[in-house]
Amino acid sequence: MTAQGKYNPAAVESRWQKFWEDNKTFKSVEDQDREKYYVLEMFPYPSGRIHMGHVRNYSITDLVARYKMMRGFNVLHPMGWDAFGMPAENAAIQRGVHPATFTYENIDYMKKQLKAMGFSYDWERELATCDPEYYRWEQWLFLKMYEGGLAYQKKSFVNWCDECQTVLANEQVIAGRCWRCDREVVPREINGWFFKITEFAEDLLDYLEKLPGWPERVLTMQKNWIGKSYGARIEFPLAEGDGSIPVFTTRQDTVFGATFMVLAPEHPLTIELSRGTSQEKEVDGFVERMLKTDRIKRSSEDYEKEGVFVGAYCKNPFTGHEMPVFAANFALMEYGTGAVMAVPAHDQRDFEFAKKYGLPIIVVISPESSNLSADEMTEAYVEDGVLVNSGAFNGMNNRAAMDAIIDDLEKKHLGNRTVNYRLRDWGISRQRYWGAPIPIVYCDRCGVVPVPPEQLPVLLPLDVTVTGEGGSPLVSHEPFVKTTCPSCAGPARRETDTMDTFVESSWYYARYSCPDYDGGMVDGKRVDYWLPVDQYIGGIEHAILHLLYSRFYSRVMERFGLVKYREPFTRLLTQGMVIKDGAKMSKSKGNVIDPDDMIKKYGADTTRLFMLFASPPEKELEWSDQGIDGSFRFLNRLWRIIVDNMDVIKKGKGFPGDGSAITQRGVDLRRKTHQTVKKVTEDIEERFHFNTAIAAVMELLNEMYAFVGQGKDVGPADAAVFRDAGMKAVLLLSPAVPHIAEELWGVLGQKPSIVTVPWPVWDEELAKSDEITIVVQVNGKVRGRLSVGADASDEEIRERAISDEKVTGYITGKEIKNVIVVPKKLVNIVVIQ
RNA sequence: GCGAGAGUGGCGGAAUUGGUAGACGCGCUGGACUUAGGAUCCAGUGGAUCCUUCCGUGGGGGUUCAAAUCCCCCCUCUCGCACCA
Repeated sequence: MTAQGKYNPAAVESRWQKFWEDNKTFKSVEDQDREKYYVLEMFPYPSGRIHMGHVRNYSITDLVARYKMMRGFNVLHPMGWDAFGMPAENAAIQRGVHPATFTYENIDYMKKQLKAMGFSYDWERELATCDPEYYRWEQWLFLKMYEGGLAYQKKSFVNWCDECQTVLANEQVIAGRCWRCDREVVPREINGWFFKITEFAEDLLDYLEKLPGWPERVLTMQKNWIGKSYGARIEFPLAEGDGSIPVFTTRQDTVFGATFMVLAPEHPLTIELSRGTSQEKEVDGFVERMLKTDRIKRSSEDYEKEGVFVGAYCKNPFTGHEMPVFAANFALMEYGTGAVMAVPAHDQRDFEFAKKYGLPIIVVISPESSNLSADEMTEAYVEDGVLVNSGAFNGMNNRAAMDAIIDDLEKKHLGNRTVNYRLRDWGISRQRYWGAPIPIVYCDRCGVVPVPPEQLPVLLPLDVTVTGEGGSPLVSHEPFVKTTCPSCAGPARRETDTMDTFVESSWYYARYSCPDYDGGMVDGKRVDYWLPVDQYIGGIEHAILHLLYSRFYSRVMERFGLVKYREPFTRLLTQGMVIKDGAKMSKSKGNVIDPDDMIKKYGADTTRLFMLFASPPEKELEWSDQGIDGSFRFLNRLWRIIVDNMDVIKKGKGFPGDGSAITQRGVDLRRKTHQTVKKVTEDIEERFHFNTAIAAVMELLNEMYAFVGQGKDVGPADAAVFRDAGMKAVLLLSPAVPHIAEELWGVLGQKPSIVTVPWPVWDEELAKSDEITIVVQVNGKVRGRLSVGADASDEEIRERAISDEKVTGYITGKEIKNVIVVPKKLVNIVVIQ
């Protein structure tokens, strides 16, 4: 090995990257005799270049992967591409590049970047979701879901993004705006395909408690998103005719105070009830206006309550009172039944609406100690209390009344106890080109016909021109659209919607177990060995979207007997963003740090080290030019402490190390070495605190410098200690900075690859110091420090503390009330002042 | 508004179970080496100070021998949800 000179990252890194590639160091093979560990990062969209967020994510994941390899696990650590999506189409529109060309060129470039970072991927398992061999199985599962009633088509009001010219799922609307382009979302009525995620709402919620390895934050977000609430479904009969209006309420205790009915503008009854009444025109105008209003305006809380009488009445089933039916902007079609029983006395929204339109307010819950008067109220009373104006329920506490009223409802067949979820079915139709075609055919004679599985994949045609005008180019692509009906062989049209790209990312982690398998979606034997993912790492921005969809998809796959697990990700780490000057890096701010530049300037190891050291993984990481300088300096220090002290290291080699000739400074360094091994292991294993793990090795290096700084004329026993410290430092850092670690491992005379070397162990006895420092406090204030033997008894420590000269000044002449001895740590002498 | 999390030197951050607040790194100051240093090494670095003591983990109270850590109130920031009936 020729490494005597300066640390040269470029040379070191390319050498070892080639070595790993040539030796297939990271190829993973199923081995039933070995315990597996599946570690995964969220795969990237091939946008063109890797950014610092990726680098941070993958540096963390790679550390875990390499650490687990050294711990003897059979590690699966794959990489692939979330390759369908809009940016490819935008590139086609703006630059005339075909989405496929754009995508595959980006994959090539980004793959080079990832290789230059030295990540330990098994590249033989690489997959791209735009590959027909991948999406054919997604289409196959779609057919199973269709057959099993988990995929269905319906006409409904959906979230439409004009910018992206497509429908969005609820999860993809962030504060009323498109998750991708930030355009305000508008309602639009469209016929589209849905996945029945609501069928699993209860199970998805239940299992959140069985995911102890997930961050609390993500669990809470998912729980809120699913939004389970307990209440009642109540039928309000129409005043005229036979029909009724069902509502969902969580406040059935207030039902006697329901004085009017509110429908969502999109509710079918809104238009229906107004037909033939004098309100017809006004209702039409109102509904039309509401449907044009974007979601932000409609859903903002300070937006004024507004509505229109639809010209009909229903009856309160408990009081028999007639209730006028209104359509109003604040009623949401997508929650409950789209109809609200309005109780103005006890709901703030209903109150405001009633005041505006002069509707009656009836108090039905009274505070324990005072009386409410409907005329004098300035806001709704939403607290607990006692029922009044509520017939047989008068005098009952309202919490108790909730159950009693449901019982009564059920007895009278007016309604029933029910739970409602906020979660909606997942709309997966996208009116876009660059996605997986939905395998459905429309036949004039047979209607909706699924493509037979043996005809899969339905290939996305590549001979199209994407112009960005007139919707998806598939619609006008005759050879694609025109087909024959699989059922009657007559003329038929293909579905031109493609699937939401979140469908691909909902199962890619399972496909990594067997990316080459052509006998089905997953190879049972291999998927059973590798799955579930033991540790998943990615950004918090997917807390709901991708992570909820994946949990749904694993349930679907489980139901069809494809996999045996229910939860796909046992442990989840959500790493924080990389920011600069307190803000997210973005092209428009011009504050983007390019990983390529960092590799060129410092090398991959320095870049990785900084990502791991600057902040604990789940927190934001503030980019610092000086910080990365510091990481580079540290690796140079690591380099030099080995390379510049080869004389000492050689002297220590082969020394049996019976400890007889070891000096005090040798003992100290040996202790520090063992303490460092312990600290680093525990920080990685138990806490994922890589920053403190690296800090511990920095401390060890500082001691090593101090050791040789006292002169290199050391005996063989001390030299052996120094050599051991160097080897341990290299091993401990190797998951973080693998290239320099491999190189120095060679310098130390060892054989590659360092990932095959067992993780170092520490000796608890050697890690213990024989002298410990005891802090002496008087009345809680530090007044002195004692150095005592590690095995000193509490009594001995107590005596020495009381007689310590620094302490006596504070206690002489005062009555000692109490002496607290915390073993091996501290003595607190309590005196009366 | 509801829910979750956070607030520690000039900066990033440590303090794992209530027990030495500020590990480690950056920056800064001084020194050594040097033609030179933006290299390297060494030392110092929370604040105040009558120089041996006081103050100090967003603010105020409390529990405790002992609180960054536990409890109560308040302030600020970040994130999520946001007319969810």
